[in-house]
Amino acid sequence: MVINLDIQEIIKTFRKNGYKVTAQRLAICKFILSRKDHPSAEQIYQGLSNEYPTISLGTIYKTLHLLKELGLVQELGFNEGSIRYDPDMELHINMVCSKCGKIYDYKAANVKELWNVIISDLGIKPKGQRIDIYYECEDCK
Amino acid sequence: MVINLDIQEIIKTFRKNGYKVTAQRLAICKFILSRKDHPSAEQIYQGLSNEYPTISLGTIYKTLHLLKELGLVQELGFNEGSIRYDPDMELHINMVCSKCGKIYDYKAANVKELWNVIISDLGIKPKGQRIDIYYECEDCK
DNA sequence: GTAACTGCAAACGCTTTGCACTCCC
DNA sequence: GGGAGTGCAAAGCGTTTGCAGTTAC
Repeated sequence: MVINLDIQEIIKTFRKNGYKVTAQRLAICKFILSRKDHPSAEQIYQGLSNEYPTISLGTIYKTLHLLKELGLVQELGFNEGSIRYDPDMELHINMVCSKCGKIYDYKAANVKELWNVIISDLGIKPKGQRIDIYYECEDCK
Repeated sequence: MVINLDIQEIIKTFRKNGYKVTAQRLAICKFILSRKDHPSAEQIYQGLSNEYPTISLGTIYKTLHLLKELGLVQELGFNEGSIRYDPDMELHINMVCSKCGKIYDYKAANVKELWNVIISDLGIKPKGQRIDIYYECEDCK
């Protein structure tokens, strides 16, 4: 399973928590789910400006914070000051191209196993994790 | 080996690359090496303001960029907009307290082994990596 | 109907830049 | 002595906030 969320589930989560379902919120969610490279707020804004010419960056940030609060996306802060949004909350590796900045998720069966070995050695209960690998992607080679 | 750098080595690296060795640069390096919790630029500034009352944030940022360029520290960007600086360039896990924000390095013999298994499965040559675990530290429990 | 949401613009905080003065080599 | 480095202040940029108008329920 590449994406562990669908729009119906998101709508349910909104309603269950007392948040309204608006066209803008749905558009932002769909956009993040439709892209596999973890867009920034600005990229979401650009990507939606055709369909929603009056949407504002403020709304996008507010929605992203809401999604984070509901546990539907993970924020990935980077050095260049940008924050990227990843809708995949399961354990995975972020493959980050150090040239173009695109990020793809890598999920292999054994990553989870190996990770569990490390965690059990640590003897603590992690609340979350983040694993990045920086490399040069095919397009940038 | 917890810290793989000492001041002498840093001075050599500066000179070798044609950069001058100044009191401010040394103070910043010593400060980062002396702390195990990966301070932010602001924390370095506060920590040095007694010894160097006229030091500026600009100088600290410039020095940190220089250290990064020379491969002496790693920048860790976080969601809250802050960047933290880690002088340990070897493979390790950043243990990040999600409450107080302190970061400690965790190095275990088997982490490197397990990591190598993952890398060889991927079939690519990583330029670097970052592994975070978010948890609640002893002080915050 | 009303409380929550949107869009806009102003404010904010961290980081970068420009420039005159200073100091290492 | 000269060029690199520092300190200061202003500018930059992504993000947050406040508020009047709008919309979901």
